[in-house]
Amino acid sequence: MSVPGIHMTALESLGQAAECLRTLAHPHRLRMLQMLLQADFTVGELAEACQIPSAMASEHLRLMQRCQFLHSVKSGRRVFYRITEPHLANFLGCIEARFDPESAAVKRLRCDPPSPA
Amino acid sequence: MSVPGIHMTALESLGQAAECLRTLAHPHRLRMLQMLLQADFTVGELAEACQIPSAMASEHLRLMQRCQFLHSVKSGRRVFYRITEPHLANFLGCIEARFDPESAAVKRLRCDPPSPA
DNA sequence: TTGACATGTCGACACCTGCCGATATATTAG
DNA sequence: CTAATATATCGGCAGGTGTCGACATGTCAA
Repeated sequence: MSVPGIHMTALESLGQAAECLRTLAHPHRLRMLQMLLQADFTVGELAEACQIPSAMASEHLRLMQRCQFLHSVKSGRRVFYRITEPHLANFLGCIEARFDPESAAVKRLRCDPPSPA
Repeated sequence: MSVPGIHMTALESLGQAAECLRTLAHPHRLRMLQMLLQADFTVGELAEACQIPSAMASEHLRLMQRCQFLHSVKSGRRVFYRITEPHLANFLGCIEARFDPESAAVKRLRCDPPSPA
């Protein structure tokens, strides 16, 4: 069951991780999180950016709230969502590094300016 | 649809990312990948570590092979699996940082030795 | 050859999830 | 007040996934 010299995270913790990953694993939810990492948005704005009806965006946001990724703030008849899970920035960074190399390159430039020629 | 000043990865790329995340989102598969990042293992070894029958482990490994995470090498009547996707180390690192803080702390020590007191 | 072992594959089942339509609630405008 | 807007929720349906049992394949030992 256990292997000498090999570190294994507890299956229970991996189960929690899997639950969060399943919640991440949807293109519309990934786009919403990517946007929310840059600013706060309403349900309608997120829905339009994903080209889906607001009702469906609301469902996705509810799922992500259940995983403690987000919380919501009412403002008049609109509801703004905001990221609460600090590790999401790292995760999205990894995802961009693999699936959006251009964006990752831009981010790298901001952190590590190229040595002058 | 697009918001000024906000970067959005193409939905198509996010769809590919979601597919890979769904493949990651299983405790047994996460454990297999965590082990395979440290050494090569056979189906039987991975199955025993996850406490599941070999047939089921084989299924999980097939899924991960379909996503180009792994490839297999036959050796006699056994089959060794090995990681091929280089970004997996970063992903697992993020997951450990969030869900296995102890392991992440150990890794940090190896990279950033504490300043001598 | 026969038997044991390691792995892979197939069919079936229960379960979960995404999506859609319809509806409910709350808030603002007129 | 009424009407329109923004969001949330519910029921149901189609599709995908995890798991299991059974079986097939290939390899080594005797």
